[in-house]
Amino acid sequence: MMVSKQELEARLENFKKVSRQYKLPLTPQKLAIFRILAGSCSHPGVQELYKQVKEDFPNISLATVYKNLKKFVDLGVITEIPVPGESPRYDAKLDTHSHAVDTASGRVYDLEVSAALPLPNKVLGKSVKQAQVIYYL
Amino acid sequence: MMVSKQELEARLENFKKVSRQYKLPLTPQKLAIFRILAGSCSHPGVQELYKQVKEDFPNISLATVYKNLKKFVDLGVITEIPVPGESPRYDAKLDTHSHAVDTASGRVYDLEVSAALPLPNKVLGKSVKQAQVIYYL
DNA sequence: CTCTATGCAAAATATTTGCAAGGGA
DNA sequence: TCCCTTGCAAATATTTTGCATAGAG
Repeated sequence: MMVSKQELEARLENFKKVSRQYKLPLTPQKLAIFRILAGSCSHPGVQELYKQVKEDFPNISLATVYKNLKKFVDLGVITEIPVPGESPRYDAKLDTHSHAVDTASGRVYDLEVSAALPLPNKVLGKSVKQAQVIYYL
Repeated sequence: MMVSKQELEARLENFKKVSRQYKLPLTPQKLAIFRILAGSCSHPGVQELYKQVKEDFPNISLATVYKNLKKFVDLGVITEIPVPGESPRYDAKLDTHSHAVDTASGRVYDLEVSAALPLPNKVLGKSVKQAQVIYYL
C-alpha cells in the first residue's frame, strides 16, 4: 500500500510548519529522512531509513539519522513504535491508531482504532498524551 | 505497591510447571531472576534485574540474565514491555492488561483492561496472540 | 548419565558524543 | 551573522556468541 499524494503533502507541510515554529533549519537531509518516512507504510527502522536516504545522500552519517529521528519524535511529527525483541520502528502517521505486529515476519501494520474501542483520555489522574494499542499476531 | 504472597506463589508455581513441561532444568539463578520479577511491580529492565540478582549471586553474568529473560519470554511466563526511547522492561503478570508509561519519570504502571475496552481476537484475518495497550502520560 | 545452564571473555551491534567545518534563515 | 546541523571518528552501551565447566534431573 502507498501513502496518497495528498496525505504525503499534508505530512510534509506539517513538518515544515512545526520546524518553522521551533525555528529549526530545514536541511535537505532532514527533508529526505522525513519524506521517506512520510511516504512509507512499512514502518522502517533506523538502519532501513539510513540505507534508503543513502541513495540520495551517499555521505550521510548514521549519527545524523539517529539525531534527526530523535528530534522528530521530540517535535511530535513522528512516532516511535517499540517492537519487542527488535529495535524501534518509526511512523509519520499522526492520528490515533493501533499497530499490529506480525511476530512471524516482523512486519508492522497500521490499524484504525475502531469506534468500538474508545480510549480513555485520563489514566491514573493524568491526561493521556498518546495511546498505542499493539496486537501481536 | 507489593505483589501479594499468594500471587507470587502462583506465579512461581506456574513458572515451575512450565519449566517441567519443557523439561528445562530449574537452576537457582533462574529462580532468583524470576522471583525478583514476579515479586516486583516496577517492571524492571535487564540492568536493574542484573543488579538485584547480583546481591544473591555476586558472580552471575549479565549474559545469563539476558539468556534467561529471552527464554522466559519464549516460554510465555513473562512479557516484554517495549518502551519508546528506552530498553525493554519485563513483567511477570500474565493476565491481559495494559501499561501506562509516565514519560516524565519513565515509570511503568499496570492497568486493568476495563470491560469497556474489549480487544478483538482476530486482526487482519490472523488470531491475536497478545495485545498491549500502552498509554503515554 | 545426558542435556541444559553458567560464567567469562570476546565479538558483534547499536547508540551517543565531541568537534571542526558547512549551511540555512 | 547566528545557530543549528552535518559528517566523521571515537567512545559507550547493549546484546550476542563460543566454549569449557558445572549442575539439574
